[in-house]
Amino acid sequence: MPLHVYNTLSRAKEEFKPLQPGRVGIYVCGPTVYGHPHIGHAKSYVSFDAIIRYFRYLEYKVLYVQNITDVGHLTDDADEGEDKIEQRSKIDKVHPMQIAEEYTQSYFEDMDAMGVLRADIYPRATGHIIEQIQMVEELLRNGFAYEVDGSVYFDVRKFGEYGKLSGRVLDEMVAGTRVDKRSDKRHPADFALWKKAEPGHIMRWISPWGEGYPGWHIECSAMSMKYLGQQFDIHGGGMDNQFPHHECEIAQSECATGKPFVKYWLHNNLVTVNGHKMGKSLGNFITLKDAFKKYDPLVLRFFILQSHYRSTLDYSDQAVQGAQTGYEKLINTVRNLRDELTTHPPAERNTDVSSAVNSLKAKFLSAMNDDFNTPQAIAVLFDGVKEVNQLLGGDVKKAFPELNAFDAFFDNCAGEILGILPDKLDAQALEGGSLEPTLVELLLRVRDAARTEKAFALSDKIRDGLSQLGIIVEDRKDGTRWRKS
RNA sequence: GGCGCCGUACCCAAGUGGUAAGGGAGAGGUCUGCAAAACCUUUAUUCGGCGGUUCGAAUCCGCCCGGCGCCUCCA
Repeated sequence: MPLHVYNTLSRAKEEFKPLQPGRVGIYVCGPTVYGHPHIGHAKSYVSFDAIIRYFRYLEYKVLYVQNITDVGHLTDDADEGEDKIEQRSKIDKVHPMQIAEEYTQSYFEDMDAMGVLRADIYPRATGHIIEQIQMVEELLRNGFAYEVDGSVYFDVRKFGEYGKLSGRVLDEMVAGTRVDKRSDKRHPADFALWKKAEPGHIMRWISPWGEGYPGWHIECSAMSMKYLGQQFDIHGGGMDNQFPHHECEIAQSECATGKPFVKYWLHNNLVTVNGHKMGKSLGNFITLKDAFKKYDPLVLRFFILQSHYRSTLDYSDQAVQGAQTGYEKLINTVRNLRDELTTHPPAERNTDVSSAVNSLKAKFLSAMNDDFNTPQAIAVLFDGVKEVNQLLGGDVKKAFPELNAFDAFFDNCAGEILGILPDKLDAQALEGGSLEPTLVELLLRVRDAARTEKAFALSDKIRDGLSQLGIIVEDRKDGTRWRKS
């Protein structure tokens, strides 16, 4: 089955057909950098990372753009609140750009730890003020926007298709919307393209309408089109951005260019904690830095990929711990497999293709082709784990071709595509040049001698002591192995 | 109030017309001095409830119950 993706725009799974053969242009809404990233960010960016990795695995030439929002994102009431970055900067008494810089770095740090590959371009909103102004001018020229006292608003009633992404009807929307009597807007759903900067506002730029700053939605339209063209394949982001953010992006972009904006809209679902949405404003969010204190970042990545990107994911210690145990099982098996292949290399490289592995790989790819069904793909990985462990427990020499094929399978599927294999998996790898491995092995030789003399009290003492230092000792039929926990 | 999503074992979670994946936890067994790891067996006659369509439904339709999301910033 060819790749199918769920398109929010059509509310259906569609076969993926790129605008240009062999190429994929994708834009994913990035973070607003005014705080440390949390588990919710991780779900979004890990999900899209797996998606990007899969496109690359399928040998598409991918151009992946992700914005960094460092201006224009307001708190509270749309278009009436305070800029989030600027608000934070006042609390911390530093320049807004210091806030943006600090949390951008924090974001990259956490994403790197989780094996999220960097996007090709990370445009900053403040670095694209000119492009945004140009787009606002274009919208004014085309009659889709109006200026009031130094601010420019998009006139939603001029765009008949407004609401097509989120399935909203303008007239019905008004009923539930708070209407600010003082607002300059002609229609409550109109949104700011450019805002006049009040005195005291720090982040401000010169524009044809006086000093001001860009609205939140305009940055994504201006920057995505700058790097991906007026039309591109995929736009992704969290479900909570479907409305109003993405709806507004469509309106602005299509009115500015007169062309359909994005072919496929992909939205990941949200993370809940105790059944409730986790959000910055709700104060119930768990930052990644806190989560990393308890769990390996790759365990969290695995936990995220064990549920589908369009499903909600409920975060709980019980659930993550379960994922951790499962993850360790997977990693252990891959480690043992590689260990076996390197310590007892086969006399000759057998290139026979194993049908068992091929069948698993086909299942894996077919799961990924079905709208990136990573939970199902991971289940296939575990089928492989079982088979490998059986082979490792049997006649290893005979199974070598098969084991080789499995090694490649895990490399491709778990490593390259899902990104859940650690960089260094070498069985007993410790920091290079360290005395540690030598010492551990010395201790294990002493322990082995004790075991031969049935001095089990002593041998157990060594094992327990090493265990407390984070070194796991396992006695197997063919000798004692150790690894770091 | 409007729009939408979800409810699968003790927990997490796939499956969306052909007779219940996977992970964790539990139970029994093999191996082992023990432990760990691994392997084998086992754990939902059943998918929130009630009706309907169908040869056949967890999957489609209707109603009801329960939970959540968006409609205001949020990944």
